[in-house]
Amino acid sequence: MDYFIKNIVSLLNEGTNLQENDIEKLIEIPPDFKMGDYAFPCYALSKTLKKSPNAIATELSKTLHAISPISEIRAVGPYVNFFVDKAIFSETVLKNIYEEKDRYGHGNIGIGKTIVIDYSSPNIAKHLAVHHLRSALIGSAIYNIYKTLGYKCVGINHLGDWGTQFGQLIVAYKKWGTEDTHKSCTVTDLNNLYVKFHQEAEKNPRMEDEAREWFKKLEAGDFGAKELWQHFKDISLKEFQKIYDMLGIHFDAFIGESFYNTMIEDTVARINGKGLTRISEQALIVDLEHYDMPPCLLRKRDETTLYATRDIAAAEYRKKTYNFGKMIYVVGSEQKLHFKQVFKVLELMGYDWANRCVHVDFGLMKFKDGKMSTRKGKVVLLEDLLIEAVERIRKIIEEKNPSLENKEAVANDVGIGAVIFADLCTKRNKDVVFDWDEALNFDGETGPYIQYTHARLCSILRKYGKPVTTDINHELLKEDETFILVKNLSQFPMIIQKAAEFYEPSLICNYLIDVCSNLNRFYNTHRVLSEDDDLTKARILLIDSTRQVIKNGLNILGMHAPEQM
RNA sequence: GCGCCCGUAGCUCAGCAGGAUAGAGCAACGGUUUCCUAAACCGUAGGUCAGACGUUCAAAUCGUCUCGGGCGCACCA
Repeated sequence: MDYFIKNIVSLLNEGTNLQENDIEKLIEIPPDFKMGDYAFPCYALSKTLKKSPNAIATELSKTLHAISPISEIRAVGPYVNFFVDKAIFSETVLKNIYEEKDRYGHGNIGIGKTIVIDYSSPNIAKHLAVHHLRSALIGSAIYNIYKTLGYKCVGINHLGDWGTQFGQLIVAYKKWGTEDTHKSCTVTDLNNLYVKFHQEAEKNPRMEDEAREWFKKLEAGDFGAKELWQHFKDISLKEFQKIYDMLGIHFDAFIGESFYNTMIEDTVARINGKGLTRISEQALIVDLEHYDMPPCLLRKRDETTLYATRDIAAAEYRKKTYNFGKMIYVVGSEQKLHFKQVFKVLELMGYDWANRCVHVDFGLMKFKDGKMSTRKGKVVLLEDLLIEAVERIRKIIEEKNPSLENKEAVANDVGIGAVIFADLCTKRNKDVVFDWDEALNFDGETGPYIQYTHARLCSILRKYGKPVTTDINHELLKEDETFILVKNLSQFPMIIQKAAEFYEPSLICNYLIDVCSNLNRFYNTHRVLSEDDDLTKARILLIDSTRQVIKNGLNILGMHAPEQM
């Protein structure tokens, strides 16, 4: 428990007959800092004491005596408000940040625990497009958040490298692939073949049968089919990796769906063995009617397996391989039902870890006039978006800071950062309408705003040129703009924990915006570097602490924090 | 039809394990640079928190219903 809250709780414990735990739960933070730093609402007491909350607050505030680190206790309406000793508070917070440095915000609740995170997971032979962004970024941020808390994280890219579409692709490739495509085939070529297949298949349905045959050959291990499939995969992975590098996204394993082919028979046998299956309309299903869900299909009429089957096999494999404490799937909310079914089947199979599988869903990304679709070629390629973002930032740098060193690197950090921040900033839950101008807006509450604030702080520290010290007079950090910032910085570890608990990176984005606007307000009202040595030293410590918090926060989101821009 | 998600300022969103006066950014208008990066800051204007009922001392927040939008509901992933 927080040192200051602890003191308040023990004060209240003496003044009331409430248990410490109950008091702690009631403590809140007033909406306005002028009211106090912490507040104790008296509504709950008014029932037992049969007095108005206001009267209780007044009486309590008179009985309680402020002792260090609490400086004042005051009744405000139905609340007893507590003011902390600002100097002690700031000393506690700033020293802590100074000592922890890059580790400020880190925790140990995850030590010894493993968490598997499945994110990005694109389909082979298609481009990464903007609608793939969310899974990759949210997953990557959650990975960093949990790592910060001491968890061992395993990031898995569950590539869509199996399924009937590969039969389609083989057919198309054999039919329309030119000499040229065979030699220097790109994802664009593959995607065109895929689109062409669907156009032609509408006129000539026999092609679908051909595709199914090829997929069956592939499943049977046909050499020619397998070679082509591997070729498609290599091409795609190479291109994916380029984009992951641009975004700075890391995976510990690329394990596609095909990997589970050899295990799937055993998985189905195990489900059978538990007596969970039955045949329905010639397909093998797990009936989930008791649980108000449609059945989970394990095997199609033509004997081939499905997505759900492979997901169940994959879950078993991951449990065996990583022995995770928790497994997270960062996949769009349109697959909610699918995961509910898969988790239910795992539970029915008797796995006690089934309830430690979590589907972290997120809202759809679409255009103003409807859904994005690779099949119709209606997408914005991720690469194009990133290149455009960097390009626009490059122009802004030319305009505002032409003498900047490392322009290229900075343009990259800021351009890509803007895209990352924009995507992570809204709660996962909400659908996103893609709009170029919005995705590439750099004013106001954006990535560049955070990074710019950070760069300015670095600039002050550079100008100061001396080592930062915690040996300062903390009495000098008492102005409103200053102390609000100190309090804000103290919340960082708690924000990370909350972000982990709710799988919600946006909490960190919003927190950083808060820190930056508090910093900018401070920056605009107070001069850091001045003739007054003591004051300068004190403010420098605050500047350095803020810089550290912003940097740590940005890194968790997967963004760089350039020192100049 | 059934299920899940969303609805807060003109636009994009915070706030939602009930609590003190509903907050930001963009856009609009007005101001701040002999001074640490103006990619910043300050001010003005802008609200029936979709609507109704209910629970509660207290509801944007919890419950029920209605409306509007999205998604999903057997052989795609």
